[in-house]
Amino acid sequence: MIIQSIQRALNILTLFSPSRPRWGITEIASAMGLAKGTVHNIVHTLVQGGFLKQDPETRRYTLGYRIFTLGAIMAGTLEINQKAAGLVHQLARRTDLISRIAIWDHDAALVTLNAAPHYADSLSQQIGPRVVAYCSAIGRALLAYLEVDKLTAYLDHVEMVPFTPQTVTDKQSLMEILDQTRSRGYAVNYQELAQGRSSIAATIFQSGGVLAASIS
Amino acid sequence: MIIQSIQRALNILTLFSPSRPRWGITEIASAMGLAKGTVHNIVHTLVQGGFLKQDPETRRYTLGYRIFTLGAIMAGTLEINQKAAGLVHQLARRTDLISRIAIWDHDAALVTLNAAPHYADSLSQQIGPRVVAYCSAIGRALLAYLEVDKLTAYLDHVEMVPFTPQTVTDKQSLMEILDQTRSRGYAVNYQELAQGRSSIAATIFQSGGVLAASIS
DNA sequence: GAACTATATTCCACAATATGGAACAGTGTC
DNA sequence: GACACTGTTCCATATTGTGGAATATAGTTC
Repeated sequence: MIIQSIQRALNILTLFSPSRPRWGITEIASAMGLAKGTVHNIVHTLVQGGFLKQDPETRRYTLGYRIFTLGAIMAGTLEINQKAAGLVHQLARRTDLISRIAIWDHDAALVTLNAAPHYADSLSQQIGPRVVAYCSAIGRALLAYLEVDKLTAYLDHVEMVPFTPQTVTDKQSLMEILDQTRSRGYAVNYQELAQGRSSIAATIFQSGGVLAASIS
Repeated sequence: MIIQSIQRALNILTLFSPSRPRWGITEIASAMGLAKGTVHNIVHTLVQGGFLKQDPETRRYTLGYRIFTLGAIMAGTLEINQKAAGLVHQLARRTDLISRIAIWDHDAALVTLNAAPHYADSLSQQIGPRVVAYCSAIGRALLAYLEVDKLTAYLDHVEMVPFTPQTVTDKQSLMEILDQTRSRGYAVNYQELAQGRSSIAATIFQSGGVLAASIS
């Protein structure tokens, strides 16, 4: 049994994104198709719990610090991060390129760890985002070894939109690319996500040969 | 009006900590004083939303990836992180010491950014934790310029336990230390949190002179 | 391998609880 | 100074969540 009010609360939390980090009650209400009173109750509860925070000036709401601490706990709990952290940073320094770790999460590659060669820009901005799987190396390294039913489910409802002229957008070609990836041993993306930016990635397996993560 | 079921869901989420990252239904039920059925409904909803995740083997629950992505959004949204990231990393490299940024959150210093001089250990483990305020430099730099009512509220219910023989544990002395901090311009911690580890920290202000964060 | 203990999960009648419309109260704007 | 926009409070209503008991499933012990 799914509890309505909790589901609504979670949906409200997921409205917040880097491009839209601030929401008012009325905005949330219209986005969710709910009455203002209802939304106010939910939001008020989330504020009490520290999951949202109201800006006293604009009276609009932002994600609260509790989300931050939970996210950090999560990142620390992730086994792959604990084990890979040192190596990813070494790799970034030696190659003078960005290196990342990602796992498979709901039809996308979720970046859990990121290392820039020279502390160039804010690291914190770079972890967390979900990268499209079909045209990134880090995503393809995951897709190539995904369980069959998950892969077919993904292919069934994914919409392959092009980001550059090079982006592969038909499923037949993607399947061939995944075959090549497996025989080659690593995944490639040549300017398919952004002009002038390419990447390679390898798959990381758990003991027992099951897919764990990928590294780019 | 606080919505009971949502509040319960949030409380369940905050049970998860680095020391206890895995919980079963029965454990949660007894920790919260609720019936198993009730807890199961709440947890099931949280799983549906991606906020929790069930380990198919042990059947116990862990924080879900959605928490992670929201936490990352939060970290990226934090103004102080965006502005301080480059400087914190420079500082760490030049001094060959760890440098951190923290903000005040519910009676503790919440570390929002962390830079190690040589990518020594996992960064991800280091952001997120809430550091005790009264005996850390990063916490004292915040306490020294906290609004008076918040400070008195903090002093009223804080329990000052010693971590080392050097830890200052009485409020009178802490007040003097905060006075010194203000006149000196930076906060100090000499082995009060752990033997052999000391730190200094400065306060960061917003335009207008209000407390924003601290840097150690 | 059977009996037991532990767990998670399902079920359902009941009433406590969240809902959302409408009224109210603040802010800022023209 | 009036208006248009916010967030907030209120309350009667029935929808919704609750939690005890029953069941299923895994793990452990003898």
